[in-house]
Amino acid sequence: MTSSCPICEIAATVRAKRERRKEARPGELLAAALELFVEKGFAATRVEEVAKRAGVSKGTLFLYFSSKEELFKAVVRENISGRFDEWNAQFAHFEGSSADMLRYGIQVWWERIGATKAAGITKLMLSEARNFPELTSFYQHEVIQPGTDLIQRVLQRGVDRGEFRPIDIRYGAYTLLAPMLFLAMASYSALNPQLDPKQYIAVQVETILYGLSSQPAGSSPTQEPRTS
Amino acid sequence: MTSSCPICEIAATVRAKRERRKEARPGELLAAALELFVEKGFAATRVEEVAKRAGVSKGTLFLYFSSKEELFKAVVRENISGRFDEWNAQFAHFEGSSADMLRYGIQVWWERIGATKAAGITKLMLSEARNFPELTSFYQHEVIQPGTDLIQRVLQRGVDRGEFRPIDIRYGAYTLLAPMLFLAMASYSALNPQLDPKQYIAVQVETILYGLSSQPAGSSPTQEPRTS
Amino acid sequence: MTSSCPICEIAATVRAKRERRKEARPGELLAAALELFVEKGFAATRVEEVAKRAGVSKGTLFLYFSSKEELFKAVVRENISGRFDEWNAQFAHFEGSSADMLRYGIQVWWERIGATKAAGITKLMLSEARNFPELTSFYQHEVIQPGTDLIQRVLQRGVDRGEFRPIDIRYGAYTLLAPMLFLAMASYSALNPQLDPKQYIAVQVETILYGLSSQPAGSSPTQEPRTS
Amino acid sequence: MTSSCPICEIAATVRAKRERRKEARPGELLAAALELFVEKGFAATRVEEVAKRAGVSKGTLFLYFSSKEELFKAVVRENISGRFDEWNAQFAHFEGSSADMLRYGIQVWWERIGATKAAGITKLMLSEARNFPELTSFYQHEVIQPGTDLIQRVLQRGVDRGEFRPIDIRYGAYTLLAPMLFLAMASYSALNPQLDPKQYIAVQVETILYGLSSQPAGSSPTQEPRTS
DNA sequence: GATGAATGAGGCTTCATTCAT
DNA sequence: TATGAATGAAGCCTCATTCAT
Repeated sequence: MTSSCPICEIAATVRAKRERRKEARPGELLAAALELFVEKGFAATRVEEVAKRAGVSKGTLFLYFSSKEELFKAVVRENISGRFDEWNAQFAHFEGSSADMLRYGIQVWWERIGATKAAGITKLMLSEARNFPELTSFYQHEVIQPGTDLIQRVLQRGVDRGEFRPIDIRYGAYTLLAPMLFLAMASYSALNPQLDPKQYIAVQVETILYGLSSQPAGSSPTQEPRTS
Repeated sequence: MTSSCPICEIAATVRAKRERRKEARPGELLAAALELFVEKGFAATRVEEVAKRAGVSKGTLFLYFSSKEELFKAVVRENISGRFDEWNAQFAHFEGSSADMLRYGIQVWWERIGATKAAGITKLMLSEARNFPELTSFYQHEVIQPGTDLIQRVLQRGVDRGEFRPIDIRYGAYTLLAPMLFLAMASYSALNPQLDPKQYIAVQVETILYGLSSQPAGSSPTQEPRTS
Repeated sequence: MTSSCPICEIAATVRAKRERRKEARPGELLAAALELFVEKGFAATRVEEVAKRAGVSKGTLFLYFSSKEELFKAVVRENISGRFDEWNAQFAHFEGSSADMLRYGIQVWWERIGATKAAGITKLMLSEARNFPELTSFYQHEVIQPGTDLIQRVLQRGVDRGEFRPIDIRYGAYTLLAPMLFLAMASYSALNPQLDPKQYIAVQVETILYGLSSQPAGSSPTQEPRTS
Repeated sequence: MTSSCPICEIAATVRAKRERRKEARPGELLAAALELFVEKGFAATRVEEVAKRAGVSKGTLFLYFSSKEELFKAVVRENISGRFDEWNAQFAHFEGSSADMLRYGIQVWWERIGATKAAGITKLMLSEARNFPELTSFYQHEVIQPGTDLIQRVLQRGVDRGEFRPIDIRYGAYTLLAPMLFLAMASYSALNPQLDPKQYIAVQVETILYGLSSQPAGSSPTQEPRTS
C-alpha cells in the first residue's frame, strides 16, 4: 500500500480484481454455456462462442473446465441436479390431495425448469445422448433417476390413499412426464408449435388427472380445465 | 417372351441386372442413411459412414444425392411424408367410434412409424432443427403440417359426433401427439427408459381417451387398459 | 439383309451407324473441348461436360483420348499447329511490301485464329502452362516456335529490303506479337475491355508499322489502314 | 521511458515480441500467397501449401483470412491497389514532356509491378477471371479501372499539349498497356520467351512513342489512321 | 491467472479415370 | 464400341485443445 513502486500497486489492484472475478468467472461461463447449449445443442456449440459470450478468452474457459464435456456437466449440476434436494424436502412435507400435489409439483417444475433455459438441457440430452456416452450416464444418475423417483413417490401416495386408480406406477409416471418433457423439447426446437405453455399444461394435467382419478364420474372435471 | 433369340434373353438379363443394381443403390443408401441419422443425428452422421454401410464409396453417394441435406430430405420423403396420402385415404372412409378411430390411428402410426426407425427422424428433427433451417422448413411442410391436420380432423369428428368433450382441438391434438412423440424420442435416445412400447401406448391411450370422453362413467375404462 | 433374325438387322444398322459416327465422334469431342477449354481453362474444364456437350458419355471420351491432356493436345493440333504448313506456303510466295505482308499476315491470323475460339487456347496456355509441364513443351514445339519463326522471317525480309529500320529482329517480333496475343487473351478473359477488335488491330498495326518504318514520313501510312 | 522497474521493461519486450509475431503473420502469409498464386494460379494453389511456405499450419491461415478468396483479395490490395494513391499523386505534379512522362511511368510500373511478383497477379486475373466472378469484379474496381484512368490522363495530356497525335484515347491506352501486360503475362508463364525485359521495354516504348509522336520525322503522317 | 495464436485431425464435396456390362 | 456406375485421392474449411507469453 505504501509501496513506492507504482507497478506493485497496479499489480495489487489487478490481483484483487482477479480474485474477485475468479469466483464470478465460472458463473458467467456457465450462464453462457447454458444459453448456447440450449440454443444449438452440445456438439454444435463452439467453446469459443461460450467464452466470448462470457467475456473471456477461449483459453480461460479451459482454465475452469478441463473440457467441453466437463463444462456441460457443470451446467447440468448448476441448473438441475443441484436442486433435487430442495424439492425432495418440499414434497416430503406436502399435505393435501395427491392431485393437488401433482398440480403443485408440475407448477414448480414449470417455474424452475420448464420455463427456464434448463428445459433445453432435457431436449439436448434426449437428442445427443447417444453420441456422448459419458454425458449420458452422468445425466442418468444425476437427473433421470432422482426425477423419476420423485414422481413415482407421488403417484404411489395417490394410489395408496385411494385417490388414484391402481395404475402401474412405473408407466403412470410417464403419463405425466411425457407431456412435460415433450413441452420442454418442443419449446426448445425450431419446430416449436407456438403453444401457450400454461394452457398446454392445464389441458394436459386436467385430462390426465381426470384419467387417473379413482372416481372420475362424480367429482372432477365439472370445472373445466382452467386455461387461464 | 418366348423369343428364340438367345441374344435377346441375355440382353434382357443384363438390362434387368443393371437396372436392379442402379435402382437398388438409392434404396440401400437411404436405408443406411436412415439408420445412421436416427442413431447419431444429422450433424454427427458422416456421409462416408453412410456410404460404407450401404457398401459403396463416398463418391457414389454423391452420385445419387447432391448433398447431405438432400440425402436427409430423401430419407424423410421415403419414410414419412410419402405415406400421408395413403393414411388420409384410410381415415376418410373409417366407420366406427372416434375413440376406435384414434386407437386404430395410433396403432397404425406405431406399426408404420413409431416401431420403425422412422420414429428416430422425429427425434432428430426436434433436436437439430435449429441448426439446419432449410431442413426445418422442409420438415414443417412435408410432415408436421399434414400430420397435425390429420389428428385434428379426427378430434373434430369426435367432438362433432358428441363422443368427445368439446375440448380445444388445437391443444387436444397435443394430448395425443405428446406421448407418442415422446415415445418416439425416448426410444431413439440413449436415455431410453426401456419401457415396453405397447404397454406404454395402452396406458397413455386409455388414460387419454378416458379423459376425453364425454360420458366417462359409462363407456371407457370399464375394461382395464389392455397392457397385453 | 435377308436375315430372318430381327436382331441381326438391328445390329447391322447399329454397326453402320456406329461406323459413320466413329469418324464424327472425335470431331464433335474436339469441338466441345475447344469451346470448354477456352471458356473455363484447362483445369477448370470437366471431361464430363465435354462429353455431354458432344452428346456422348464420359466413358466414350476416354475411348478416343486416353486422358484429358491428350484431348487438349488434339485440340491444339486441330486448331493451330495443323495449319502452319499452309501459312508458311502462303508467305513463301508473297509479293509486295513487307508492311503489306505484315498487314496481310495479321489479317489472316485474326480471321483464322484471333477471331475464333482458337485464340482462347493461347490465353489458356499462357495461363496454365506452369501447372502442366507436358502440355507446355508440347505447345512450345508445335505452336510457339513455328509462329515466332514465321514472324521473324517477315521482319527480316522488311529489314533486308530496307523497308524497316534495322531493329533487333527477335525483340521486334514481340512488338507485333504482344498486342495480338494481348488481344487474344483479353478477348477470352472476363476482364475483356470490350474493345472493337478490328479497330484495336488497326490502331496497333499502323502505330507499329509507323514506328518500324525506315522512312515514316514518306512511305508508311500513305495507304490508309484498312480497318474494314 | 527510463523506468527503473525491470518488470516494465520485460513486459514491454514481451509485448513487442508478441505484436511483432502477430503482425508478421499476415505479411508472411501474403508473401507466400503472392508467390504461389503467381506461380500456379488461383485455383491450382493449395491453401495448405501457402501456409506451409509461410511456416504455419493450415488452420493458422484461416485465422487471418476467412477464405481463399479473401486471401487473394488481400494479396491484390497489398501489392497493387494499395499503391495507386501514391502514383496518382506523383503524376499530378509531373513536369516535362508527355513522352518523358510515359517513359517515367512505364519505368515506375516496371520497377514496382512489372519486375515484381505482382505482375503475376495480372496474368492470373486475365486467366482465371471467368471462373471466379467475385474476384473479377473486385479486380475491376480495385485495379483495372484506376489503372486505365491513369494512363488515359497521361495520353490526354500529350494530345492536349500537341505532343501526341490526336489519337483515340481509349484505344491508344491499349497501345501502351498491351505490350506491358503481355510482358507481365509472358514473364509469369512457362512459355516465357526469355526476353530481357529492359530491352523489350525499350524497344516497345520507343517504337510506340515514335508512332504516337506528332512530329516524328519532321513531317509526320498527315492523315490520321481512322479509328472510328 | 489470462490470453489468443497455433495446431491438425476430420468433415463435406469434386472429378479424372476405370471397368463391368 | 458405348455406357455410366463406381472409385478414391485431394481440396477447402472448422474447431477442440494446447501452450508460449
